[in-house]
Amino acid sequence: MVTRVTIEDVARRAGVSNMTVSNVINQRPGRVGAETRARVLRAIDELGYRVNLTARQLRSGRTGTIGLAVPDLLSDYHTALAERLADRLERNGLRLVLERTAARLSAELDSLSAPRLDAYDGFVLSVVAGDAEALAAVRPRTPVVLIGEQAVPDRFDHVLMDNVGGARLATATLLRSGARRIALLGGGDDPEHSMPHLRTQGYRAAHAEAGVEVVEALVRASSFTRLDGHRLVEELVGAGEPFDAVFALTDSAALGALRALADAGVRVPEDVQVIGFDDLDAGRWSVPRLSTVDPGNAAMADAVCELLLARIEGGPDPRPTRVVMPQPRLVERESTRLS
Amino acid sequence: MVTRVTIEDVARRAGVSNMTVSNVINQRPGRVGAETRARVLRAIDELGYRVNLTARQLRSGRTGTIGLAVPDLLSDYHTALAERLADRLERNGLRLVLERTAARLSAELDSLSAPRLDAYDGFVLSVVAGDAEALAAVRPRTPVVLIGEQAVPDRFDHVLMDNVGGARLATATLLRSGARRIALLGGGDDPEHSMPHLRTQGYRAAHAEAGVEVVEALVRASSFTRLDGHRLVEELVGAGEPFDAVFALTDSAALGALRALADAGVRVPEDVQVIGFDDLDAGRWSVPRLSTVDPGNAAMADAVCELLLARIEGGPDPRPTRVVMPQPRLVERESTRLS
DNA sequence: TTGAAAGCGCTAACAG
DNA sequence: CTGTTAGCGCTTTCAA
Repeated sequence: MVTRVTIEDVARRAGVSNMTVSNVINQRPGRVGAETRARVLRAIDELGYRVNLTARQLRSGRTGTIGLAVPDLLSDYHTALAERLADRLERNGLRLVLERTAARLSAELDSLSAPRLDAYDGFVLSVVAGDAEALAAVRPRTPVVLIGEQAVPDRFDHVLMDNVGGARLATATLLRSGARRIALLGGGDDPEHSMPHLRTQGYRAAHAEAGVEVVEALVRASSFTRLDGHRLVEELVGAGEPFDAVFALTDSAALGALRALADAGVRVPEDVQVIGFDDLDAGRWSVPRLSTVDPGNAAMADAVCELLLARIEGGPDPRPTRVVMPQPRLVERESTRLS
Repeated sequence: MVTRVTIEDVARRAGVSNMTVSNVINQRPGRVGAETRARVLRAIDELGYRVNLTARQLRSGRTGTIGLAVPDLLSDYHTALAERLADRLERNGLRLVLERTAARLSAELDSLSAPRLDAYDGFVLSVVAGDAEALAAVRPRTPVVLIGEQAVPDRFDHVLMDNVGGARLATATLLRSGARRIALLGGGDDPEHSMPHLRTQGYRAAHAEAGVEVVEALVRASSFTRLDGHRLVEELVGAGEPFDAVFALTDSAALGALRALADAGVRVPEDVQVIGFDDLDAGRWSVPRLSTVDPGNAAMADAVCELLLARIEGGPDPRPTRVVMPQPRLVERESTRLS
């Protein structure tokens, strides 16, 4: 173990006190003479001194870093979110670090309740498996913003997708283009406020509004990876259940569906239209290019950043929690013939 | 600001000393009687006490977390690496957190020299823009493992891809299948030890060994995103320069190339074969499925984890640095007709 | 403009 | 099995 160079070493070498060194390091205005500063700087350089952030934090409580917990580092949606957030935070002098919760509720709770939250000035939790009740019990010291595909406890600032609205938009447009048997990939009877539940609700609402009956055999529960989308379509084709469109609950699933349709020799969009949800970058490069719903990704990142900063800067007065839900938007590409 | 509950508060409440509370918290064996432990546990619960990791770290020097710096959170390759690493580290009781360097050398250096390195027990830096010289000057206190597409200073443990070997493998197989005009996407005269330089070298070596002349007009420099791959193929097609195969320096670029070929009405692999490099998951779902080179992703993650643990556990004796370079492997899928 | 003292919350080392 | 003492490296507060 290399022994540490401390402020004290620097102070001794420069012939000043600890405090003066600290003042130089922190560039506190008008507290140190030019001469002294130069001497301290030289000593720092000669000794190769570097601040100990741990010690500083213990004393000052600030770290300058924001944590973002995502369920899964492989999820394109979440890494895109992370990248957007990192950009915005950087502009505000904050650093983002990413950790994963492995999509288990216990892990999500852990990230909120765990002492390691204290290592951050602010924390963003992307809620997936989250049970609202359980989260509501947590009382973190650090400002937390929840970002979710699903409803989330009121006790936290949160940024939501309009899952119902987005799904209705996608489904309604499909129906308007003439589709009558729309397979729903990933839908099912999930917990009340979960993302799949909400998007399924939008799917049904659009059918109701259009006076079209939902074909229940086409509503398929599953997870939302490419693999799942692929498997579901394979099953559907195998079952001989006819369908003229696919609404996948995520772009990842839609991408898998596209692949399965190609395997089955089904033409997209001529025989079957496909639409996803999330507006992943990958959808711009698939064959065919994927139509999708943009839940308002940019606006969501903006909102998270803003809410976080408000809490961090904001004094101790407990301002009310805020909720933001951007408007979803249809992104028409090649996998549909909507217009 | 909520006031903190400290060990001292717990101790007072339980009628014991600080040290006893600490012993309970850390589950130190045989240091606390069952009765006392119960009392302490109750006090902890009643007070809602939580350890202050910052204080613990200041004292003990350990954090239990490993940092991984990647150039870009959107890079599928790097997030896949992160996920693999997180799995392995978790099995060893360590937590991984991700940060990005934005692929600027200065940022990479910063992550190595910056005081914040001290917040980690170990650090993994994915070197991309890295200048070997500059990195060599850095002397971090924390154990560091470099992982790279390219050569890297000897002063650090590092895990490398066999870029030359992998590229030669891909190219040679293409040549063997009859291809004679192989476009190289992303190749060019890059800095000596950079990834594109090395892979281009492999491409040329394979040609030399097969006695086939490289068509220089087909060697195209660029970055490695889907966008780049798409643009390059578009240009090639536009220029009317015929080619019967594409070797993209990364899978991302290959995916973009696939898309551009589809746009141009070129059949893959009938008219043009396509092969990538990296073995991204996305390549398993593209249309057609992407053939690629697996640089040994799993072995690389294993190695990083092992090197890191050895340094962390390992005493202060300065053992020599180690280098690991797994063997690349061809992954044949639908975008080629190799066999 | 500079310095001295105190202490953030925890644990290592030792004593009882 | 339990307690005491000291101090990790820094910054806050107050005094000079």
